[in-house]
Amino acid sequence: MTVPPGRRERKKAATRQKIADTALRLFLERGYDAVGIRDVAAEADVAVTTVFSHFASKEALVFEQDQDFEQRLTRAVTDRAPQEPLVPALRREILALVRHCTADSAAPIWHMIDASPALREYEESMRLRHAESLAAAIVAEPELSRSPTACRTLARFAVDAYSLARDAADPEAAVDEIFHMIEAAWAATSPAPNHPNSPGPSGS
Amino acid sequence: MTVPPGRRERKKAATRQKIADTALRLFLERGYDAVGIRDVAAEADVAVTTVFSHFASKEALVFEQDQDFEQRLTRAVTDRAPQEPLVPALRREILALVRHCTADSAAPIWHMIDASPALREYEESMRLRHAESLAAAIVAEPELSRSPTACRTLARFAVDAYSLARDAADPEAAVDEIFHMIEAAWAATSPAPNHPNSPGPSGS
DNA sequence: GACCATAGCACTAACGGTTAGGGTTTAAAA
DNA sequence: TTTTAAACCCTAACCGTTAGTGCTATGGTC
Repeated sequence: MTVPPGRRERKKAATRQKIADTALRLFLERGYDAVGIRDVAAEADVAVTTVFSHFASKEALVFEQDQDFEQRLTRAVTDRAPQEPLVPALRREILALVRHCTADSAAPIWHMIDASPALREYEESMRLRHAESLAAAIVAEPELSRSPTACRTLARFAVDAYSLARDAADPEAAVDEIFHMIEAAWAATSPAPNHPNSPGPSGS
Repeated sequence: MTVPPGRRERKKAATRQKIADTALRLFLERGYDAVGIRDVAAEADVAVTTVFSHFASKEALVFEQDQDFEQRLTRAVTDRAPQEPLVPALRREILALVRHCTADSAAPIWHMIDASPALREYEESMRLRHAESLAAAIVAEPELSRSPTACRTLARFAVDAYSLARDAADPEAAVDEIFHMIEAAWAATSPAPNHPNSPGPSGS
């Protein structure tokens, strides 16, 4: 990881990128359902099996930056300034993600996703995975001392906020409104009794 | 619907039931992934196309009572006692659903679902549909006068409570804990300004 | 009772995503 | 150099799902 990447890894990354680019281009040109995996493979000049060695499924070709999303969420929790309350940090990150996804440049892709049940379902499933990662990050925060259930609930609510806001008429206002509810929900949780070193709701 | 069902409809219902029973039996005997649609069709003595004329997908064979769930949720909202606050009514219904799904008799089925990614994904997708139905029911409640975003958020949170509680170590305690958070979130929403006949948060 | 429209079901064949099996090249390690 | 194994290719298939077509029996109509 620390050495300059060898030719092999560069070639592999190039192949992966070529497949992803080709797939997205074809999908946007002809429509997701009208393009088969065999078309993508032929156009990218690779074998079908190579496509599936880089991407777990046809849907995964569309959500290439999956890991980015997940890392941004967990880092918003783990890398926030010391003593910064948890929920506002989450709110900031979710707002940035919503802005990113509702930008004009992303419109064609999201239009395509909305048009395909398979892609919508895949994205839902992705969100749940992200919520679980986020929940793990929140549970691991030492100074919060909330119950695991409360932490998992917060994670789920935060990811819901992203999803609900994206579908709302005014996404940014929706983020405000939903996080107002989440703040109240989190404030209603009480610190677990086995961490008596937190005199108040310091983590809110 | 009010007349005694004719022979035709009885036969159709019988075929459907036979397919569902056969499928569930085979799935539990050999495992969901080890049983193909062609196996189910052969064992139920029908054609493959007949299976798909009764059920939209292989996964749908497992979640036969889909509509029950959806109706119970929306009715918990629409059929609650007059003046009864919304959130406790939801809490009661979710608790009942969680009890129903965590009962010992349902254990084998849920074990099978947990073992199959396809089934888990299908159930997630089903939950979102239910959340949308529930949201529609809540938005339609006349005396609430909350913003559509707040209503949709409440619906999503309630369905999350079901999902999170089912996975928790103590499901019933989790329902309590999560609905405590939901109560606070809902209380933090303010009635919409265009319904001045609600002096306080009467719908909480 | 004869007649027709249609719902329900069967059969074949195929489509499209996905995977197994087995072989070839080539970067990298020994 | 020699060896190893990762990346890739090809073929053939599996499986869920659907289209096309046609048969049969049921329910309503004259």
